[in-house]
Amino acid sequence: MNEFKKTPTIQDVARVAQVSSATVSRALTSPERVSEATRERITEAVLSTGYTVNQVARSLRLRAAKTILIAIPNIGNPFYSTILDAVVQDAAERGYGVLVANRLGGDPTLGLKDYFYSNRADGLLLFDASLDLEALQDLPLVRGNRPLVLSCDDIPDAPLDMVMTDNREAVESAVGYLVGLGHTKIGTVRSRTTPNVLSERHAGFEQAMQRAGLPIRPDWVWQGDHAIAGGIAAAESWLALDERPTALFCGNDETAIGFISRLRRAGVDCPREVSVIGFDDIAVAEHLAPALTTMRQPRHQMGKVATALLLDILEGPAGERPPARHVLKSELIIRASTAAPPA
Amino acid sequence: MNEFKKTPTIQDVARVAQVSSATVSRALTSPERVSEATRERITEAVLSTGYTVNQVARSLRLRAAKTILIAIPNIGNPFYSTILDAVVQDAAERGYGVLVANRLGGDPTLGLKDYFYSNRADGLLLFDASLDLEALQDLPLVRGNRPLVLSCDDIPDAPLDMVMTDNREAVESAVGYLVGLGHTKIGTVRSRTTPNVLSERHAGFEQAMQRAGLPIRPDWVWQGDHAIAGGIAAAESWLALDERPTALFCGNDETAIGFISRLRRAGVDCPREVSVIGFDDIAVAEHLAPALTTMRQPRHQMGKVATALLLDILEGPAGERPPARHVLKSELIIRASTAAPPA
DNA sequence: CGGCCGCATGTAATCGATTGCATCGTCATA
DNA sequence: TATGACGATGCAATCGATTACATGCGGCCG
Repeated sequence: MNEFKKTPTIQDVARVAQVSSATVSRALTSPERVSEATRERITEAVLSTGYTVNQVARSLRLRAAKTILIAIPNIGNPFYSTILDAVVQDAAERGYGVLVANRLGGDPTLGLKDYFYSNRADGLLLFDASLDLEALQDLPLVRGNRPLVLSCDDIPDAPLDMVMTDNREAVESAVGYLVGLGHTKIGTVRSRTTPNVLSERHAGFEQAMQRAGLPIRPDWVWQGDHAIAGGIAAAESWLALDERPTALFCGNDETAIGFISRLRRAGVDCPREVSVIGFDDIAVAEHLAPALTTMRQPRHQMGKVATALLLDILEGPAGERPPARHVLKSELIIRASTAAPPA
Repeated sequence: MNEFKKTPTIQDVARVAQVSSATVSRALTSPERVSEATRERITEAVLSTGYTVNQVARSLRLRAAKTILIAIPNIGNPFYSTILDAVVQDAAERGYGVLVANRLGGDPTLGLKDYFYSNRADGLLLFDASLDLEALQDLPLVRGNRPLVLSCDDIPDAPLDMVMTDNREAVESAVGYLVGLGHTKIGTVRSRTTPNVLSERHAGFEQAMQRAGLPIRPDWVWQGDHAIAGGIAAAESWLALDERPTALFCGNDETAIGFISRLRRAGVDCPREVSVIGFDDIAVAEHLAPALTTMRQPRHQMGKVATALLLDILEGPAGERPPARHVLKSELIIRASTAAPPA
């Protein structure tokens, strides 16, 4: 272990200011409890020593780390990094640091990781719906009764605090839009789900199709990976079909980008030959050719609302409390990647 | 402050296993120092109590937070989020948590923020070249002699540990490629810099132009913002010119995307009327229309190398050490957004 | 058989900040 | 002048884990 010039402690400040450390502590946290003269001496001593509070010692004493943990399936995805952006910003404003856990879902060493993160954070912001929620209940972080706010995916009957978007309605409205354009042959690249998370998005798709009296053809349903690769794979499968859907609903924008790109390379034009609709409205969606029709997710707002909720719980009164459930509205953004089906 | 079911401590485990807390601690950190029988009793007690180590208390005692801080200018940008991805992954593997600080650069409350972050992290990974380095020297984090690894931008003579890419050569090679295509009228959308960071990228551009015997026209140099908006603004300015450059070097891919998109909307074709080259090779670059020619930055590797360097310093022997300087190679990725100039 | 060694374990100090309680001095009031 | 109140400050315990040092025990060797 390296040896550093040791940082000044509150004792050092106390010595310089010729008071006890208790007085220094009070001067820093509740100045009105200290006489003006002493306060000035202490301020001066703080500056001359270059003292900064040791957060670790403070956390130990106060039993609050002033840190939250955010679990994200994939930071590299702009969808999540925008959320993270908002979370870090708002948490910092309220004096909290943000620890990032990436790709916890599906990690067989989850137990270890959890051991690793436990007791470092006061609460958990869970954006990773690929985490197995039953396993989650067993984790020290959760069993330690630390507040947990779940986001990004809905678990209908779980008594948890949640912030999400109106996934089901969003998908229904996206598919409804395709139907309205005249499409009857509609496929989808769905997002991955875990056994215990019945995706609202799947349900929304099925519901919209049913309502329109359209069949769901298994060979028109692809499994995506929330990344460009999944869209490419779906496109290759699409190209190999005898009878092809004329419109495709994609689980996120990356998938749509991969799909459209691969078709273009094969000489198939979007939207003339196939309409594609994405989900999220990432920054580049508007600037693609064709510009991507998509369901905008209020990502920034999700981050803000989830952070505010978690910190309010952390700083609020103890005791039972009905779980909060915020539902944010998605918005259909119509651009150039969708059109009427070919004649 | 909320009141939670308190997590079991090492004392609780000791009581259940009928040993002292010292023995429990030893059993957990150096099992060979404890007899087999006791070790088993302790393991059992750990499981039955659901004990997990309190990292805060541990950090206080060991004077190591097992946490690093990463300062990033903009998490929302895929360039940085990919780096963050790698950093979080590798740090976790070596037992370190990652705290994220976003947009510290240009923040007038930097001092406060620093006060806030000081003593929570063992070291700093600085990817934010927009931070004022002189001010940085005054920060407790740095003065406390915590290791600092600078990345993403070069400060030629600073005695700091650095990980960067061959920025100057990369830009030279990008511009050289445009020259090779026959372009003589070349403009640029440069990235922002701070007064004390002489951007190697600027230098590379100037050098390449000089070498080719081409003038740098001030009205062909735009200031970007590392985002799509900057590219759009540059495009609007470009459209208004009487004499236009036929090729443009952009400081990053987002800028190029905004530029190309805005021109397309104005009916100007890339690359037929103007060639555009980006920088970074973000994931979508390949899937745009036209696919973007760009200088690929080894982002993932940058994150890995910087993390490894910082952690090696943290865990290595104390004492003076010549600063490390890693330079990673960029790679020109030729795609469809560049072509010979119009006749 | 005595002394010494080494293993297993316990005791208590330590890391740095916070805070309940004790103390001291000052001032106002009876 | 005595007494009580109050403001300012110090003392010392506390948070939970680690570890140097002390202790006790069994076994081995001379």
